[in-house]
Amino acid sequence: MFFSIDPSDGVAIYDQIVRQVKFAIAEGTLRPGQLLPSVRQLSQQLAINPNTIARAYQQLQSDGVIETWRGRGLAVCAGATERCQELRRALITERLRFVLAEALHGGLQAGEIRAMVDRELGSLAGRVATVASPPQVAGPG
Amino acid sequence: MFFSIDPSDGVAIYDQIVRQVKFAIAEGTLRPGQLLPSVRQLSQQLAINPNTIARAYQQLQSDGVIETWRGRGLAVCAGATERCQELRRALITERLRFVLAEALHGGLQAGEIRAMVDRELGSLAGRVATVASPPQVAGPG
Amino acid sequence: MFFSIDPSDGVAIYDQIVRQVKFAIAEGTLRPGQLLPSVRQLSQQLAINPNTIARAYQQLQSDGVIETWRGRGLAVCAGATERCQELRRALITERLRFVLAEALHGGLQAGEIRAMVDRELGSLAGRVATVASPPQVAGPG
Amino acid sequence: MFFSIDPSDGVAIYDQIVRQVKFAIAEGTLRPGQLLPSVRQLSQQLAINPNTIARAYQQLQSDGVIETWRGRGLAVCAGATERCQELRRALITERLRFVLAEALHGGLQAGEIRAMVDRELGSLAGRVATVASPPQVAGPG
DNA sequence: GTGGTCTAGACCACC
DNA sequence: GTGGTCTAGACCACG
Repeated sequence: MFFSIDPSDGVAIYDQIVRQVKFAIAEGTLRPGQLLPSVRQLSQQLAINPNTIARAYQQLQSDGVIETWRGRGLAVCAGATERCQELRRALITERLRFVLAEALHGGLQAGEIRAMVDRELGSLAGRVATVASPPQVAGPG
Repeated sequence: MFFSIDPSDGVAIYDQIVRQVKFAIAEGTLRPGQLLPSVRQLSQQLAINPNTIARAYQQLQSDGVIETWRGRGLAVCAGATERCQELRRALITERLRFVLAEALHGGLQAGEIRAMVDRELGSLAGRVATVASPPQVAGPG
Repeated sequence: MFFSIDPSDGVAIYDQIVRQVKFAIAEGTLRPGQLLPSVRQLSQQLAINPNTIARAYQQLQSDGVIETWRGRGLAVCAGATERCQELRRALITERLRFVLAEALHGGLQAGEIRAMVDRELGSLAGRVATVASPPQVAGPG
Repeated sequence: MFFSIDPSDGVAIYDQIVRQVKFAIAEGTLRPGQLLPSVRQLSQQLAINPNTIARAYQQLQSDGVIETWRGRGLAVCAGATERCQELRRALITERLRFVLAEALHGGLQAGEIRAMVDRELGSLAGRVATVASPPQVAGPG
C-alpha cells in the first residue's frame, strides 16, 4: 500500500489517508482481513506525526471500515469492499450533481456541458481502461 | 445587491462575500464603475464585523476585480465582467474534469456517467433557465 | 492648464494636483503672476470635491509656490519657476540615486544598469523632445 | 532570519514584512522547504500583533511564495527563489525606467543623467560589492 | 462620509 | 504547538 500525501493540499492529512485507504479497499488493493501498516511504521514511512496516523485509523474505525484485532493490529473489516464502493459511488454522484448544477448556474449551456463530458470521458477512457476496473459495457439506451 | 451569508457554512464568511460579488459581476448585476456597498453599510446590513467585509473587499481588490476610489469607496474595475466570467468558467470546467476523472476511477462506466449527466441536466434545466439571479447554490451537505 | 486625475491611483488626488501644478510651473506652462483656476471652477471641471482642490491649493501656498491676491484669486509667485525646477531636479536625483542603490542591492551588475540606462535614454529621447506636457506617468506602485 | 521594522515608515508594517521575506528568498537566505518563524514567535520577537504577522504571511501565500504545511507552519514554496528574483528585477527595471523618463521630462540632459549614473554606481559599487546580505535599503527620507 | 491599518482577544481544526 | 477566522474597537488620511 502506497500513500501520496501533500501537506500543502487544502485537505487535512488525516483525511487524505482516510480517503486513500477507502479507495484502496474499494479498488480491491486492500482486502477484508488484511492488516494495515502500524501507526509507528506508517508515521515513519510518511514522515508524519503518529497522532495524525492514529486519527486517520480512528476515523476509519468509526466508519466501520477497519477493526482492531487485539494484539495483531488493525485489519480491513468483512464487507468493507462493498461498503467503500457504495460510499465512493454515492460521493461521486453527489459531487457530479453539484458540479453540473453549478455549471448551469454559471452560464454554461447544457449542450456545452455534454460536449465537455464526452470530450473528457474520451480522453480519460484510454488511461483508465487499463486500471483494474471492470471492462466494457454495452451503452445504455 | 443582495448577499446571503451562512456563518455555519464550511466556507469562510469573507470568501462567501468574495464569491457572491464575483458572481454578481460575472452576471452583470454589478457593472464596471459601479460602487459597492460601503464596508460599514454592508457590515450593518449583514450583521457582520466590518473587518470581515474589509477583508473580502481586499481580496477582491488583489484579484483585480475592484479598485478603491479614494474617499469615495470601492468600484468595479473596467473589464471585471469578462474576467469574472472567464474565471467562473475555468473554475467550473476544472471541477467538472476532476469529478469525471474521479467517477471513472471510482468504477462508474462512461455510459452510466453520460446517463446521469443527461438526467441531471434535464431536471435542472427547467429550474435554472427561468431563474434571473441564483445567488447561492446549495452545497452537498 | 489641463489636469489628468486618476482616483484609483495610489497617490492622493490633492497630491496629483499639486504635482501637476508644480510641473506646469517648472515647465513654464504656468508663469509667475498668472492666476490659477478658481476652486469652484476646477472642482466642476474635474468633477472633484471642492475641499480636495482647496487642500491642493493650500499645499501649494504653504510650499511658497502660489499666493493669494485678495479679491482676484491665487497666482503663481515670483520666482516659482526656478523654485519648482530646483525642487523637481532635487526630487529626481534623489529618486535616481535610490533606485540605483536598490538595483545594485537587488543583484543587477553595474554594467547591466549602464546598458539599461543607455537603452532607455535612447528610446525615450525621441519621444520626450517633442512632447509638450506629459501629465502623469503611472507610479511603480 | 532578521527583520527590521519601522512602524512610523510610510509603508505598512505587514508590507515591510512581505518585502523583507521576498528579499530574503530572492537572496537565498530563505530557501524552498524552509519553515518561516511562526506567527506567534515573530509577533513576540517584533513586538507586533499576531494578526499583522498573519496578514503579511497571507499576502505572501496568495503571492504564491509560501505555502501552509498544516499544523507545522508556513514554508517557502518550491521555485519561490526564482520567482522572487524575477519579481525583484522586474520591479527594479520598471522603477529605473520610470525615474529615467521623469528625469528627461524634468529637464535633465541625457549626458547629465549618464554622468550621474556613473558617479552613483562608482560610489555605491565599493560598498555594495563587499556586503554579503544587505537586508534593508535606506529610504529617501 | 470613505477605506487602510493596527491592536487585542477569542475560537476552531490540525499536527 | 501550528495557522485560519472572526469580533471589537481604535486611529489615520482622504474627499
